[in-house]
Amino acid sequence: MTRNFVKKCPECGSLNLSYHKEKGEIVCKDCGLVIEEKMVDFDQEWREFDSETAAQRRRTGAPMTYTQFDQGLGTDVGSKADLYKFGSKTKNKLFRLRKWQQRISTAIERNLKMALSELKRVSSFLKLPSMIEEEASMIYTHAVQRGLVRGRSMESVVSGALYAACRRYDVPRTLDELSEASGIEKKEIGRTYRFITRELQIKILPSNPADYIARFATALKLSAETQTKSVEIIEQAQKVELTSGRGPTGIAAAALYVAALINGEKRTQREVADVAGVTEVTIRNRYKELLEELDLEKEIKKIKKKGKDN
DNA sequence: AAGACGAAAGTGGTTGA
DNA sequence: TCAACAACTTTCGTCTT
Repeated sequence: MTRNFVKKCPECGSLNLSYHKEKGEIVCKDCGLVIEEKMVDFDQEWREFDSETAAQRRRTGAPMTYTQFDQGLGTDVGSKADLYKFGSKTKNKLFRLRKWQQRISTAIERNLKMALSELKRVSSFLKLPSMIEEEASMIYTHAVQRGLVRGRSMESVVSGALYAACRRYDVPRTLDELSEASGIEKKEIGRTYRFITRELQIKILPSNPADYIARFATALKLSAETQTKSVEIIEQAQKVELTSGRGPTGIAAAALYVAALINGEKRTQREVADVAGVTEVTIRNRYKELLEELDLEKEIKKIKKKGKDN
């Protein structure tokens, strides 16, 4: 069968890799980084665990899935009753496989099985797309392989992985939402999220406030024009560096609030604050900054005047 | 009366010595 | 490891509509 080797070291870019089959490792000869270690299934499919190649493969429609604890590769050999349907040669083979299956049912696999069903539960609660679920499952699997779950609750790592997956695909869910869905404290999710992204070297761009607009606007029943307007506002704000260091949800909320005001679809600060998961005070602060830095005052006044005329 | 505004004190997390 | 610090929250009193 075709072997899928890792092409180069993610740490130093070296092509000088050595491959130890017995240990199930690929080691970079230049910097010593162990790229893959101790796979759950050390049969011929174990190379699938590398994140880069796995991600590529998923895009080209490979049948493998991380949402099943064994990547859908069939460690479930079947019950004894099933075995008698086969001829003796096949039967022997299947008994051997069953034996293997039992032998490699390690704690890791059991953990994965539990964790992935929890992950499914949370992600369906949040109505997340399957891509996210898949990504999160992969992240979790990596985390388990690196032993990052030790000392942490399984649920919190699941939540952290989901949060990371959301961020990666620009489908931001707030920590609050994840917290509500999983029953894990917000700070705990944040902690494990930071931990696993650091340890697994997952690159995540700071989330863009504009990504939140569509969802918030829908929750507030605001028009498409208002959405467009608030995205424009956010873009302007980013140009004058109003956005760096601030919570993206606060900025999104304020921009949406202003945009609604301008388009005559006024929502109270309270309403916007609730859906965005920030306080009115934060909206006010961002709002004030937006008015100061951008030329929005004229527009606001215009609207107010119009309101009086009517 | 409800919403908007702002001051003051408190919280959790990051940073830098 | 600890203190300073920024962002955000909570609370509460005042002003505006």
